[in-house]
Amino acid sequence: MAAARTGSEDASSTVSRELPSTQRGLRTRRALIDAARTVFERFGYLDSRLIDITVEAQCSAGTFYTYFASKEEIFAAVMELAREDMMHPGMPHTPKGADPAEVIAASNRAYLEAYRRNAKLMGLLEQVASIDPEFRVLRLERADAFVRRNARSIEKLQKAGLADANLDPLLTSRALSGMISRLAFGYFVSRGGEDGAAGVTFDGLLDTVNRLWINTLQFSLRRN
Amino acid sequence: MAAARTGSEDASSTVSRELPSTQRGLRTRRALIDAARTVFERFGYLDSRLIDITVEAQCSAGTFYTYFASKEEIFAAVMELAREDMMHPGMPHTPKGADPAEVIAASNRAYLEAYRRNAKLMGLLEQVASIDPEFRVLRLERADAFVRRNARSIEKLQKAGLADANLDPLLTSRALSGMISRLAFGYFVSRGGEDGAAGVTFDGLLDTVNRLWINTLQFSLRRN
Amino acid sequence: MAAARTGSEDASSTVSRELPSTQRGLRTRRALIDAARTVFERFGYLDSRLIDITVEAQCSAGTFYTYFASKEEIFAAVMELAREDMMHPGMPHTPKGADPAEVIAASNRAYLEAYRRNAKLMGLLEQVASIDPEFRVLRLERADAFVRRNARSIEKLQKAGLADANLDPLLTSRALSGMISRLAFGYFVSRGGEDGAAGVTFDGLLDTVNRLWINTLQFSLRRN
Amino acid sequence: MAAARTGSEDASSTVSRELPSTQRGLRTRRALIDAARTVFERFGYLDSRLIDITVEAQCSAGTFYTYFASKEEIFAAVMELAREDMMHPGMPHTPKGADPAEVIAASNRAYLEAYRRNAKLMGLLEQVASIDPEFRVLRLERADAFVRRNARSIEKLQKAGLADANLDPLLTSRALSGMISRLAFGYFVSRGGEDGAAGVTFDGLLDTVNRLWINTLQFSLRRN
DNA sequence: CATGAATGAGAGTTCATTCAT
DNA sequence: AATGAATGAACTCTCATTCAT
Repeated sequence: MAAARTGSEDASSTVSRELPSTQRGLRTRRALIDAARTVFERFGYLDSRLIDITVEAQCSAGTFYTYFASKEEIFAAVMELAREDMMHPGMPHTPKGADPAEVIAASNRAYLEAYRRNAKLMGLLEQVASIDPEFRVLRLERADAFVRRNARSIEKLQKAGLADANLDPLLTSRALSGMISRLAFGYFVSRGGEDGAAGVTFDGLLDTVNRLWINTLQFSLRRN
Repeated sequence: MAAARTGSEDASSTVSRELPSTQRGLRTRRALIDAARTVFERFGYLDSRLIDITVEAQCSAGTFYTYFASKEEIFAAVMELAREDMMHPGMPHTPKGADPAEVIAASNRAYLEAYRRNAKLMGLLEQVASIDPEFRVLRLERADAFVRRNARSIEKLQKAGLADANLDPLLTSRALSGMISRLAFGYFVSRGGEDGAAGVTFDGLLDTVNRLWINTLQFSLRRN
Repeated sequence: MAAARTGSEDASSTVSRELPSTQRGLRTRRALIDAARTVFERFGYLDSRLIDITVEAQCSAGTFYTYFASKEEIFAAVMELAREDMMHPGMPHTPKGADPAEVIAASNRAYLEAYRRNAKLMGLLEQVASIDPEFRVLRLERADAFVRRNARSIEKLQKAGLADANLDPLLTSRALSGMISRLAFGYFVSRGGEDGAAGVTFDGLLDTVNRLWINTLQFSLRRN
Repeated sequence: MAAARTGSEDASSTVSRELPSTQRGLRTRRALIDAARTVFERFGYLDSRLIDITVEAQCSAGTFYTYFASKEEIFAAVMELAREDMMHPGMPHTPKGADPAEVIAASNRAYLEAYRRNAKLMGLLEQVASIDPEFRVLRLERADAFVRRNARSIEKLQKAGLADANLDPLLTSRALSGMISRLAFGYFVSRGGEDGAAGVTFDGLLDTVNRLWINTLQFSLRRN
């Protein structure tokens, strides 16, 4: 007699629902996200219980579900808030005709600094991506965006005769971008992230990275 | 990254206990390890229950504890069995005085082939490392061994005047080794691992890697 | 049947409170009842949440409590609205001295038609009665009213020498009334209720019911 | 990397899994079923919590899941155990050529006695059927089996010239079977079930039922 | 009168681990 | 050495009801 109630309709799960309409609701939602970030960074994703988050946000267990359907969903919200900061650096506003080595140096510095600022979150994303396929995709997409942007820069340098034209721009970008993110992960996440960890300072790290890009792209003939 | 929450009790839990004395015991232990590898590869580490493993090994739940104290311990045993295969490649037995470019090409090929063979396990290790600090250490150690071996090769090339002497061997190795493991992870684990995934063949991947090493080390003056 | 576990607090909870005084209040109350009927018919009583009802009625969760104290109370209100339609048929306005077979036929037709019109609600009442003792009573009372009315008819027929005088009027009415409601439930609720379900049309059903009443009451001597 | 773990495969949920292999397991399973019957009869289906059952069975909460996947599944097991007793009566072993009125009387008595013995369970089934479609089907099947058996008896009587040949055997059986089950439900479940409830004794009830069958089938010409 | 966010008790369920046989 | 039943802590999620705005 009664149409069975099917669970969960559909709704691509990670996508956030509409925001609460009242001021108070907005505040609570924000408190939950902030609390989640704190808790995730403290315990890691897996060991964080929803209750830890609601306690930190000073609301009841049930309130969580007013805003999020699951731990994944609030994690997605946390990452969303952090995305802005991570994505803006790249090849930043450098004057046209600037020395390409300087362009690369500036870009790498911006990347590493952003990574350092969000190191914990990057570690978290790594963990979650290794667990949840949906975030594996998210991480891949972000990485690809970064790779493509760098690939475009490489192509420009090649066309200007400033980089080895034999290199495939996309693959090279993938390799170099992977390298820098790997190094960054190693220094800021795996190791403490303190300056001097593993005997390397931030500037030392940056120098090496720069040299590797330059060597790889082979425009060392004119500059060192 | 995450303040430990689970009491890891006594240390060195990863260290394997002494092997069983009887023939039958040996067989059961081995069946459990094989089953564990199968199950881990099928469900991933987190979603594998001990019961899945014992069912796959065709023994009872209780028997597991005759040989292993926990899921971590059997995972360590699985990785131990697979280590040999992964660690032997590096700079393999090449004749003295060989063309350095060929040495590097052979080494890279060996690495990528080993990675491809053990792709699922590498993905697994990545997952577990992101969860369990003890395996984070394990992974770091293995990676460092690889990095150090490559660093020694780089140093040799520099001393022979075949590579840019300005490069710090260790950091450069770290970068190049990270780059190749990152690419390998990307192709063999994240993406399907099928030849042609993301429009790249195994050989295309290898070529690019080789070229990057060579460019980076700057002995292009003599060779291409 | 079941020792009550839920505290029913104060009695007479089914009794409706006084109606709202304003026009707007009246409209909201009515919207809630209509919404409740819709939702109950869609999901069944148990699976309907108060929130489903308020959403359907386009008002907020809190508003519900302005008019009803609980799910039971609004269900009672829904049933109350439907009662009229269900109770009026019985032995309808037939001219005095009419053929008793025709009287019975008209009564049965009226009953079955009303049942068909309100089939979903009858199924609902069945469900709720099996859950909530208070509605068990309600259903019993309604059934009894129907039984008593039919019993009076039987008695009249007996006194007029038109029905087997050996039959106990009340018990017989209970049996015949039970039979017809059972059949109606079976056809209109359990099975689809579409004409032709289980190979029986509405008129076929009516014929059989009529014949059974007539046979049972044994005034077949005059009529067949 | 990890194949997602899909919940619940399929397995038509009500069907019981294979029985436990050990003696102890068999005992525990049985204890759970007995406890479930007790608890269900005490609180009703809805208000029984799994924990009530395990407490009654003197085992832990987890043990329940060794044997049953849900409340529905154990309820099915309870009903299964009770089915035997309910299904065997019908038109019992009466000598060939016996007075048809006596055959019917014996059958009705057997039915009512079985109903009285299992009254609580029948009420329970009614409740669960009104809630869970799967049990709605179960109840329908059982009722249909009863209806068909009675239909065959009616047909035989018609062929022997002992019953009104104008009646459709199946519909008539449905009506008469429905009537008796309704009455039985009314007396043994809705009302207390104590002899004398609603001013009717068990034998009075039986007499009326018999008379109605006989009247309906119209073989009153020979016997009264 | 209406709103909708907040509450929080309570149920179901999982699974690593133990232990009597 | 093997068995597999028993354990029970821990966690998620629901939803009727309240109440400040």
